Amino acid sequence: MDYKRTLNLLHTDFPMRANLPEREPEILARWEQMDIYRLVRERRRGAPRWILHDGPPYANGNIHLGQALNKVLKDIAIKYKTMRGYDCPFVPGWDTQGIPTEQGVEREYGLDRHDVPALAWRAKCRELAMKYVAVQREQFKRLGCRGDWEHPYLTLSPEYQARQIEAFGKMVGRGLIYRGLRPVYWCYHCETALADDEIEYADKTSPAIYVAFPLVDRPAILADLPPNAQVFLVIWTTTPWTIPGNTGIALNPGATYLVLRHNGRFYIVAEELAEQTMQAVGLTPFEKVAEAPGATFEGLRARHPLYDRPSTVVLADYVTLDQGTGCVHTAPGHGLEDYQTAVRYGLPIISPLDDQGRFTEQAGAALVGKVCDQANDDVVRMLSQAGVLLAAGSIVHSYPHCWRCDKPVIYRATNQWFLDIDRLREAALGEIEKAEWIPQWGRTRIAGMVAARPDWCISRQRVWGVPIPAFYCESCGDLVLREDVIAHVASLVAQAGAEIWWEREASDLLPPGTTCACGSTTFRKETDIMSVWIDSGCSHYCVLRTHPELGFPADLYLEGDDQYQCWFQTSLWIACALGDPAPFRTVVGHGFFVDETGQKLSKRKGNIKDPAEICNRYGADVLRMFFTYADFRSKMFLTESILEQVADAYRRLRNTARFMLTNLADFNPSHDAVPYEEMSALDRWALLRMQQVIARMTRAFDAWDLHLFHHELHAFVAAELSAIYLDCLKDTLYTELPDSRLRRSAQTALWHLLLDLTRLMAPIVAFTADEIWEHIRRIDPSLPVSVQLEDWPAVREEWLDPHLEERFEHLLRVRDAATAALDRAKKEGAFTNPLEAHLDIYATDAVLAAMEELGQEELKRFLIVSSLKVHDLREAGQATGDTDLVVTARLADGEKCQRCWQRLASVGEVAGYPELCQRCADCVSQWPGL
RNA sequence: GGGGGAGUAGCUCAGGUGGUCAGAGCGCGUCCCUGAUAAGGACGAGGUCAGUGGUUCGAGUCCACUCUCCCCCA
Repeated sequence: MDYKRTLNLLHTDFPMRANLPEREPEILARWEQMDIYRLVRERRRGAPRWILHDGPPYANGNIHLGQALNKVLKDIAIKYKTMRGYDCPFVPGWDTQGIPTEQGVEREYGLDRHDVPALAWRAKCRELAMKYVAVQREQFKRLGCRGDWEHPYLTLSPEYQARQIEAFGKMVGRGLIYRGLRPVYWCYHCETALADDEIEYADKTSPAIYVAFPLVDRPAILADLPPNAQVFLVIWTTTPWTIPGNTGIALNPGATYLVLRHNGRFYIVAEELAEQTMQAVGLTPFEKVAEAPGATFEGLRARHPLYDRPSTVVLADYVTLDQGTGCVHTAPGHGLEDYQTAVRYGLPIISPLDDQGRFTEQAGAALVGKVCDQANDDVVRMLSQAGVLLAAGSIVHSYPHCWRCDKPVIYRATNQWFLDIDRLREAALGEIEKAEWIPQWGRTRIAGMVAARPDWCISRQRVWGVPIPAFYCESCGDLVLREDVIAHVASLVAQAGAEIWWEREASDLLPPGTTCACGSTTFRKETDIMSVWIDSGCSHYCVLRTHPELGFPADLYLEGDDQYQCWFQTSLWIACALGDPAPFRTVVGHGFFVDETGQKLSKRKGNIKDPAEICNRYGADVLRMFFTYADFRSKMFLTESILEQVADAYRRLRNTARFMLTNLADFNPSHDAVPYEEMSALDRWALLRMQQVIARMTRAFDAWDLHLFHHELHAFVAAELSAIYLDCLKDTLYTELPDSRLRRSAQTALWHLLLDLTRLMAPIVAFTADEIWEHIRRIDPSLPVSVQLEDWPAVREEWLDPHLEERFEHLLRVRDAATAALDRAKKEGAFTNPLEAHLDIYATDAVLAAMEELGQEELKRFLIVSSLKVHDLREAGQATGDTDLVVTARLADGEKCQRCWQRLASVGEVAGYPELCQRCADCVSQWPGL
């Protein structure tokens, strides 16, 4: 006979197969329909605020994996903090202006910015930026991220732009903005200055030449030489085209320099590089004539080999002796260190190039019009003709490239706008000390960067951005840079957007009656715009300070660790420049993904993984779990096998929840729940373990150890619930009468476990947690409509029964010994299914006591066997070695009950039920509805 | 070259103040179950804790150096 009808084999609609790619969009639609963001905010109305300020991603394409990780981590933090009782508004933002969008317009619309008027160009840029805001918004939502997606902040909005201009005005008012001639990275393809953080280093092959600069003055140590002796300083450079900009030669003050004679001429090089240099230029053999420290050469003049002007010997600590000659060609218009040295010595700063990188007339007739680094050969030829070229070769070295067009950049002295970092440095370092940095080394890292960073070049020669609100007098050329004037511009921009700067004449943008000191009333507008890093760096001023639901400072900034150099820093500089404290209390940095070979994922390497594709194959929940699989604070590997592993872990969680849901199908918490005191020891143990797990997982979350959280959760579900507790429960759940105390006790425990597990999962496995929650609500419809409206589980101290825990420590040892014994007996052929086994357990004091206290029937349930007998170890007879626990297994006596499948003595003894044991016979006879 | 990280089983990770600390989960192999079934259970194999020297009675655990890798900067 089939006894299935007399068993509690229940059903759930919760499917085993997740099919997340299809199910998640349905859940999303539900969230949207119930307006989950608003619901959650309302639930926390009046609660303390916790504010995570969204660092704006750049809206110029589909989101990539790093952005997906970033937003999901933010979402996890917000959901966790909300469940912990905080009101967590989340206003997402986008960075929308700047060169990447301009390039996007050229690429996607096939336009050339030189052919399009500024306003039309800006309109195109705006259109493209808005397109990607819309695209990315949907992609972030698809990942399950909760936020005020319909009201994001956008750097291109008039209110944002106006606030940014206002902030600029304040910085001007504080005297922190200046305009100056400085070498900056210049991309002559993009025709713009680039900030340090817009540079990428890549290998480049460059010429490497040795040039002899004839000394005009005579060093003291060579006073004895005949007046007509020819003495040269030997320099080495990889940028011949900067020779026209040479105005000095730098020596290391402490290093020793040698004067070497070859063929009647004298050459000066550093001692450590002498042999190497003379070999390289073929001036052998040579003879040492004299030596002196670099400092003694200071101020001597050499003659520029191409022009009739001097090149002066200067001293600089940065001159190293690991390469070159120890005499460093110094072109102040083409290098930052060179520039700084030049300022110190008063050397001329020459940069004979135009915006397109072509030599101007200042470089002489032979070079004018030629593009700088394509003119290397010309310069080399000229040097050769001048008889000063000693050698020419080539070298592969790391060289700065433009972050957008990937072409090599140059250093070029230009007029730029700067933020005076020196005056802010101390304040910034103080704020860094006060903030919390996760991981901790983030503090050291950013402090080092802040301590060393030079003044910040904030201007760009572009159109798509916020104008630098400055004016110039048309008659005397004086700069008009005043806080009140800027405030006036800001008020105009607030109404009409930054477009007004291009739409109107200067006279319309200035406050009425503005007059220059020279008496003139006609002005022209500055044409530079602000760097996009000013845009995002102002976000705390433009967003946190203005949105009523937000506040300054934010509790958390959370970005990829490249932002130590970028947004974390620019936000801090702007705050300091405005006289504010740091805009963040805590800063969390996360790492990046690498492929199986440890290489960073990048478009160029062609090893990128599209988050959307992962969503389509595995689902957003698997991706979200993957983000917590490894420690996000360092680099993370992304491989197919790891994704598979995470997908397996997901299935385990899902199936365990499904098992619990199934066996709760006939459970009504308000009627059937068993009071804790009356629950079985096994059930109380499960609840005890759950409380411990809650405590540990909460600690992990608070410490940002999300990967520990992940592994803790999974290990608990797999190794304790699934492998032990739920397995032990099956007999009870299936075979006992539906309303039996033992079964209801088990269900009560399952109910608590399922509720807490689902709550714990909610921040990370967001979709599935709510999917489970929906089914939980069928059991208890009084629960809120989404698990997102729930509180984080609190540890029930009263369930942390230390005596119970100690007992189960012993019992788990027994269980380990029992399963091993069962395995041995099974392999010897005693039985195939351990359920049909009999165990003899030999133990001592504490273990014995634990088993006795649990009771025979409960112990049988715990070990999942048909019968067992507990003995004192002394009864074991044969030598037990040094162990205090012996378990043996054999086939149990009696016949197999056809209902519960245990081998029991009572089978065949019960009248009317020849195939059943006593318990099953009783159950069947009382089975409801039979 | 400078600054910041990391290196424990195939994978992802645990291993306060040095002495059962060589662990977990997954994966893998073998077996069981078929009343969680495109599920579930059991057992098993796998690591000289990157390397080399120290300190110590004793070191993944402290010190020095080396190697490899990642990030940022020049």
